[in-house]
Amino acid sequence: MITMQDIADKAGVSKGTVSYVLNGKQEKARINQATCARVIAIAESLGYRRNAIAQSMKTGKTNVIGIIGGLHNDYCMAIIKGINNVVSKNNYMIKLLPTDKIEDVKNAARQCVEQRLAGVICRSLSEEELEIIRSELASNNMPIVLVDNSFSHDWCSRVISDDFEGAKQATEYLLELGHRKIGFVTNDLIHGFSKVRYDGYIKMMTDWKIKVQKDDICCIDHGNKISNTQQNAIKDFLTLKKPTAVFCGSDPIAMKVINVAQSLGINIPQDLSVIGFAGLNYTFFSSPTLTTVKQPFVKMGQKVSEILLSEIKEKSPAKEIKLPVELIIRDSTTTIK
Amino acid sequence: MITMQDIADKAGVSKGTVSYVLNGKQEKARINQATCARVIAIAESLGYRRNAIAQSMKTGKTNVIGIIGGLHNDYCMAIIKGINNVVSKNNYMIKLLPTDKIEDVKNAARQCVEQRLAGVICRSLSEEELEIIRSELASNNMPIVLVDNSFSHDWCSRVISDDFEGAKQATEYLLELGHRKIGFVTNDLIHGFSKVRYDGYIKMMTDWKIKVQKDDICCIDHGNKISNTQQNAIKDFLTLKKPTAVFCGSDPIAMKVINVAQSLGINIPQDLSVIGFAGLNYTFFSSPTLTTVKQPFVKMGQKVSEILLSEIKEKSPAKEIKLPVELIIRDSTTTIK
DNA sequence: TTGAAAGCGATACCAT
DNA sequence: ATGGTATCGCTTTCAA
Repeated sequence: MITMQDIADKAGVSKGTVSYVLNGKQEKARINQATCARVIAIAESLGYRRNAIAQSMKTGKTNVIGIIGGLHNDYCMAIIKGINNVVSKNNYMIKLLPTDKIEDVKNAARQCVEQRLAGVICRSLSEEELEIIRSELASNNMPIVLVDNSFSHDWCSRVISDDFEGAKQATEYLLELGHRKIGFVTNDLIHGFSKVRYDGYIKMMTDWKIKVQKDDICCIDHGNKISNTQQNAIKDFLTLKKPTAVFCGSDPIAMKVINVAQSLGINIPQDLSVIGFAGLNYTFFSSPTLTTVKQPFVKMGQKVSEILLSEIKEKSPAKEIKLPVELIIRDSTTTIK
Repeated sequence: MITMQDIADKAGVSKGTVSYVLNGKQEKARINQATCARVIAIAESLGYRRNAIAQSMKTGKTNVIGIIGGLHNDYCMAIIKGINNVVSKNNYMIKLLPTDKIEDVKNAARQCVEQRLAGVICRSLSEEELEIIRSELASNNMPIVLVDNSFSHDWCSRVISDDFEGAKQATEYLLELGHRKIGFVTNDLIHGFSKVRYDGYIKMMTDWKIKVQKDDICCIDHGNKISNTQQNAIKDFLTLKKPTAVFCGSDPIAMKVINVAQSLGINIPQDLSVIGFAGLNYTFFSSPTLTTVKQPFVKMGQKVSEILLSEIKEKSPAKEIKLPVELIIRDSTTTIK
């Protein structure tokens, strides 16, 4: 493999000179034009490729960003895409540190330090997982930012979508369509974003002076793998409560509701309007196409990496960014008949 | 940041000794137990983290695998997950080199070399893109493997799913259900995997002595962004040809067919059976749930990384691996009435 | 305008 | 059983 020394030898200059030229610092070192051109030409002809490792070793920096988080969710690709948009423009690269178990997180944290990453983006981690990262990286003051994490912290910036607003919009849209018996289907009423969406729903219902009873809410136990239980929960909810509309805590849940409803002979949207949350690709070509609250995953990835890059340059106080969501109206909702 | 020298100083030994101990080579260097324990304890108490960059610099190797390819497809996450399963167990890491334009590919190829990656996995690249990678990496004899690439090459291994067999199975299943007017809907009859799936369909139809007319095939122009055109193409196809079943070249296409059919008042599966291809997550909770040919994306990722890791150890002749697919029977297909 | 050389942190060989 | 040291490829300061 060709080194700068090889080029230097062939060009009859020192490797220091080669370094300056190849890093575009001829000005600073005032290397003359001819030498410059010769070095570049030789590097080219030799097929020289900089050894990024040696460079990092010397400078003590890498241009690599770590992304820590699970690979389950359908939307994580979109976030990563957003991250890549920004970091690749700034000549940074992405190292994936996928995590499933808590062990993976510990390992990932250690890897970040060993690899001397420039910074780390944590995606949808639990409090416990995040604490592992923090304690490992803090001592090496490696910047950390959060995206799509449901908890905020004062020691690091976070980018999320404005789910509360989105839930309000979705609920209001149903109300404007004339619906009053509006159910909420979720898999978790207590934690994270599900809770925020629930809160938005409650807020809007309350604003419109609609009483929400306990049985207007259908909480399907997502942890439970026996999906029949979920189906039955939805079935009972639809048949007993007979809502004219349901706002769902996520797109997959909305799809399930539609599925169960149709099997019950309930027509969507004539008999039942359904709204999802996330705006995943497939909601566009499901049957019927799904009205949903679209989260700006790509933008979230972009924004969070912009923040990270700026923190790599210089430490700054933690920011909290809520990106707006958008209600996408499609065929799963209509006015009450 | 703590270095081996720091540990050595504190332990009153040389950094060479520390290196041996921390790399578990005490045996080889015959370091005595006490020294060993002391060094480890000090490293621990100082919170030492190996500098992987320096290590790579010295050894000339990295334990990083590059993944080159677009981030569009819904299934690429699954492939990456499979890759990670295997490489993380072997203490390798993943660097993502997402590519959109041809420029990205050139850049990615260069990055692979500059970063001295241990090897590269190319995902669903075009011939042109792959050639760029090859020409850049060949001179540095960096191993390359292909996954989900529609072209095979004698200079590198490739892992794909057995789409021909899958298409045959899907078609045969429809035939066994009693269907004879079986259409094929695709977005490309000429290239890549779409062509293979088409071939499988034709093969099975021919085996069963069913004549396939030109108008049994509906090719929706995927390149065309005006999705109305696609919808209309499907609509015309369904109304004019009146198939009792359609086998689709992909899951999204199948979803669209179902959508158009339902808007035409055609009931799925009573009036029309539909089969997709890929087995994406959402086909499980669409309405109706979709019968589809499931490709083993995770396994493909695992297999391809196993091959890559073995090639990193020692160069071996190119292999071609076709992983079996599985027909998943769900609610979008039924016997002909 | 350029060369020489120190040094980044770890590895591994050669002495002792 | 351990210390000393050359080395990996590059960056950057200091001299010339």
